[in-house]
Amino acid sequence: MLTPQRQQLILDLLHDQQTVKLHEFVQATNASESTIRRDLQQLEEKNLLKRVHGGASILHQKREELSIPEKSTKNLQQKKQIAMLAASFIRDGDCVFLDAGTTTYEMIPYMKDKHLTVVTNGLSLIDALIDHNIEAYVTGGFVKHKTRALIGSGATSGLTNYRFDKSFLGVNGIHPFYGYTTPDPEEAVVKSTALAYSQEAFILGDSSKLNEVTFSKVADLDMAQLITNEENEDRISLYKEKTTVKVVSP
Amino acid sequence: MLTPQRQQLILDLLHDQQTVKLHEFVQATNASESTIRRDLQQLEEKNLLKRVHGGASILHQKREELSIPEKSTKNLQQKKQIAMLAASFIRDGDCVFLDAGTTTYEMIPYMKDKHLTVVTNGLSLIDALIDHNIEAYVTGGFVKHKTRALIGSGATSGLTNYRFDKSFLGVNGIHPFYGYTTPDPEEAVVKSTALAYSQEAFILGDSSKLNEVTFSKVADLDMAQLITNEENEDRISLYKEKTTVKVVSP
DNA sequence: ATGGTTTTGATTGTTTTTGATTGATTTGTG
DNA sequence: CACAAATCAATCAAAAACAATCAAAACCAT
Repeated sequence: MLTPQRQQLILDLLHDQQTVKLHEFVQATNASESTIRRDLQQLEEKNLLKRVHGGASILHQKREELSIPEKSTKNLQQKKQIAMLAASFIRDGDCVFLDAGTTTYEMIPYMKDKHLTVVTNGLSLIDALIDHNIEAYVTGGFVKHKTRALIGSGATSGLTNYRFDKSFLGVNGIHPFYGYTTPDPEEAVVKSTALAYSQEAFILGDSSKLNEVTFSKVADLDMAQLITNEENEDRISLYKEKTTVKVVSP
Repeated sequence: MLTPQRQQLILDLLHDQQTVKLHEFVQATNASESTIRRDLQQLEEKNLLKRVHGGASILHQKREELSIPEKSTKNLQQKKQIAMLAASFIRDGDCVFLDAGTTTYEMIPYMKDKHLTVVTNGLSLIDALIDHNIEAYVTGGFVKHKTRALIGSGATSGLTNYRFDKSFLGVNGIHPFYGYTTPDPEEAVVKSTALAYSQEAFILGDSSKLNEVTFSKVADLDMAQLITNEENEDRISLYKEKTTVKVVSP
């Protein structure tokens, strides 16, 4: 395994798990302890991670993660499955809006080589988009510290410069009667604006978001298709009555 | 197999796999190790790939370049001095535009505790702004891969949402007759727009930029004050005739 | 064909990377 | 606080990969 590949694997692992033990790196890469140590040393010099006793941890670029209590690997795995399914709807040449959020972030690796134009209000997504050689546009707006999402009038007015074939949004609440909701009203406005400018809209929400309601309404159920990992037919039948529901293959 | 064909195959393989071992190239092309090495050498010179020990990888390690501005320390020291002087003109409560660039980046540490509102088109500046607890707004626009600056119509139209007390811009060329210039026309438009929306504008340019001219005009000399580290009176007297010049204390 | 040029592949000695080993440092636990 | 276990940095030799060199093969124009 070549050095860049190994180091990328290290960074990927770190991104998934926040902190990773040295031994886990060894196992994942089939390299020796010494080699991993040397890699970590180099990557730390490049400011791409932070070494800690026993392994390494991500640099605290993603404040989002800090505020949210430790996500389990299982949860991430769910997100990735949803992300992969979501990305499969994207066609070559599409103009796409990607909402700020971890699930939309996970879509990016599945989007390369599609010659897309992507607009986003998630600053955390930009590096990944650039790395995957995807043309990226930013909405503009106020930088919300906690999540590095762009919100406010600057974001909505920035959105009006564009029209989307598809938009992919994350929300915190999905409910049969109250529709899609999210806690921050400013974010809700951005999401619903993006939705309004899209031919097709997709809401990405793992099963924990179902039947939840939060403060600000984004849209009614039927305004967007729902992509989820909930397999329990009883829990999604109500949604299927009102909108198209895509479920990750189990 | 002809050389161009072989080299194309190398590039194709690389594009598919991100990183490829030398031996894999040998196998795929039926050429000798030496030949492949020579090919890789040539392709690297043409900036089409990056050689690594054991093979080659595509060049997309943009992030490392960006995260660490690996300028010479002396150069950095100059920038910091200019940045400090520039920041000293900022008053509590100001609304400020910060251009993308390394010098403006260096201003940020000197800006905290001033209760400012900052608008920027430099994605690299945002983390630093957040870290220093400064309210940050982003213009929006197209993400220029190399510098992570936001440019294009999205950036200029985003700018029109705001009015600035002061704006701080970097340029590549400063000339007594041709004024302020920068290589990328798209960037020049953003800069001059920001300038137009500011009560006061400051151009930050170390001595290496003086008497230089690049492709796209940003503004005439008298449209902004000049902040530089050039101490040689002969070299700056011409500028002083046309605009206000601030020189870092030696 | 023939002389000259370019490309190729093998060989050389040199450099880089790697993994094991060492003793030092840190961490957790009683 | 002290001890044991784990982790660390530093060092070294082996292995892999490297650049440089050179002769043979392929190519080219005459």
